[in-house]
Amino acid sequence: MSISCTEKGRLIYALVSVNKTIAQKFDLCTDGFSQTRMDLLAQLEVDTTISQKELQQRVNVDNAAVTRHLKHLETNGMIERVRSATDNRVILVSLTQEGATRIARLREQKDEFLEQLLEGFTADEQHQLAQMMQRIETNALTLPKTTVN
Amino acid sequence: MSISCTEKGRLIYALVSVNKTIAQKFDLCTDGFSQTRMDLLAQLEVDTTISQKELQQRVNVDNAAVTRHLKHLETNGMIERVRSATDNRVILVSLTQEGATRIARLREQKDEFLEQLLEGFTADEQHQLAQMMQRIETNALTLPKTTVN
DNA sequence: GAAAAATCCTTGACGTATCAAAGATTGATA
DNA sequence: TATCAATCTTTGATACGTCAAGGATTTTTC
Repeated sequence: MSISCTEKGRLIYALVSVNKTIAQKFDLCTDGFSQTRMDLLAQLEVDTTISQKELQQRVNVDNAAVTRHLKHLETNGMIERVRSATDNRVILVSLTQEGATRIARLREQKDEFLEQLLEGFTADEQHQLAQMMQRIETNALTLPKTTVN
Repeated sequence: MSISCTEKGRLIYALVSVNKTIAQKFDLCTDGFSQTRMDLLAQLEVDTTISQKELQQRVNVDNAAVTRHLKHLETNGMIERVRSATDNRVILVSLTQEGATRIARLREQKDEFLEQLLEGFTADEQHQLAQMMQRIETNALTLPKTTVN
């Protein structure tokens, strides 16, 4: 995504680049929890007990990845997994005590981090940016027809 | 990066999300070339012969990854690698004929794709967006002091 | 009610990124 | 010039993501 001859190309590249920078910096303040792992825990903070499928959809990561993350989080005592009583296919996930306190602290740090990324942005600017992101996303989603051949 | 209780947090999440969408869509139109692989080739389109180190810095990916990508591209006949005559440590990389024609076509497709992402953006809006990205990047880079303990 | 389809989770194969350590070569220093 | 430090590349270990295939359990459908 680095070289592009058009103005717009450069702009999108800037966007991608910012994203990479954010991700890298972010990883420095998460105590060894990857972003995805944090997302999973954070979701469980909101809805205390949900299925893996639900989690997968909310975090927007492949099923396989979710299974592996949850297994890891389970052996580390952050979450518990039990089969649903009503449907034996599904596994219900919930935070352990330790997981709960851990994610609460992590989320605060993350929020603080995110706040600082937009340091100096007025409410108006934030609004504009949000809309632009929305427009780009829409463009991207309505675009597959343009896919090569 | 999905859950966050603050306004700014949500906004950054939108940014990350857009990025993911872009990456996914983009991969649909690159003939099996990963983005990084394309970036490497595109760089060689600009400067016909540069060292791996140079490439690594421009594409902003780990050394190890560059080595592996280039090896792959070499066995596929897209590039050539020769040791520098003046410094035996460095390996100079250049496009083959096939690589050149291939990347030229791919880059066109990519540019077209990028153009479409910003469909409907006025020059003014693009400028604003560019500046915002710059500001966020600056915030991110000047921030590590805030890193948790 | 039994066969077929759908759903949820897991596993395996694979691509790619990172870091850390090691090889090879060059440059600097004493 | 012999040694030590720096530089470039490679390799190995590890992490994470995807897709595809498989097992177990519903649900549908006839």
